[in-house]
Amino acid sequence: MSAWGQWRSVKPVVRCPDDVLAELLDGGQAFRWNRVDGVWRGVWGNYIAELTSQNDVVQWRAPVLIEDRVSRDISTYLGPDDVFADAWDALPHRSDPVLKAAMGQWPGLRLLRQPFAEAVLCFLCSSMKQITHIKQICETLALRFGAEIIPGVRALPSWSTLHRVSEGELRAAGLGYRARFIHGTSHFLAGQPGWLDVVEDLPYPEAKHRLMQLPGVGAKIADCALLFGAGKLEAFPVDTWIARVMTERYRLEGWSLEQIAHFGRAHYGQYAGLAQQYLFSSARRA
DNA sequence: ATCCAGGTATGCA
DNA sequence: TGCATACCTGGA
Repeated sequence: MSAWGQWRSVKPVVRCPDDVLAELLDGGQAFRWNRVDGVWRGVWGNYIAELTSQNDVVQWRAPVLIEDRVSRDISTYLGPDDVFADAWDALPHRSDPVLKAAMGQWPGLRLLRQPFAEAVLCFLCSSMKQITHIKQICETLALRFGAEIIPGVRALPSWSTLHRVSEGELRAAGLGYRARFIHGTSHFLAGQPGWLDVVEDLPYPEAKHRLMQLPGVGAKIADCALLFGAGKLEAFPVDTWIARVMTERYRLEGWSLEQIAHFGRAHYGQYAGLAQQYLFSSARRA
């Protein structure tokens, strides 16, 4: 690894304790963060950074080669406190003891804003997988097909690059049946330049509808990509964890996944996705 | 060893 | 519409 720049606070400020930072970076929103010598090292897009929490304030540093770029965009990725202040306030934690407990457990937890194309790719890799294995697959994809950002560190491959990779090579990267979906999606996107950029800026319902045209993208993966990669905070992904915790804590026995998703958006409101993240984290660490 | 994991697409009542 | 089943692979 080449030389690293100086540590400094993220500006505008990102405030969260060490264990919440760990949950933010390595709790299933993103898959390319790892603890290295006691700090978090991660990659998103063509950015690389290290993060640590000092007195609950997040500090960063980056390789000097790309320091300017990281400096310019890291707060967008992490989501500063002032961006989430309204959402934290607007969530119905005053009237909902379940949400209140989950929010109290993870003070400062927020939603990352990842590159949209990358979020689609990572969550296309995620079905029926545990986080550790999703991370492993992402690492392999970057190593084998990604562009080098600085010596020794590679980005995730773009969709146009993936289009040139055979389904067999994708299978060999450990993707299993997901290889066919990724190959199919790369083919779809290759025929529609700019399609993802348009979808990213659409209102949530329309964006979700369009995303679900991609092979392998159902309601859950579409919601994850929109929540973590497009800033659609009303997206409410319902996976097995959320289904389990919502069923238990809101007495929703017998409800389908789609009904639970509908309940979530109706009950939590326009920032339902943020509430989902608190519930998800509290369930995973219950 | 055997089972199951942050789902989706498909086929049948 | 609504539910069961197959699909790859590796880690517990």
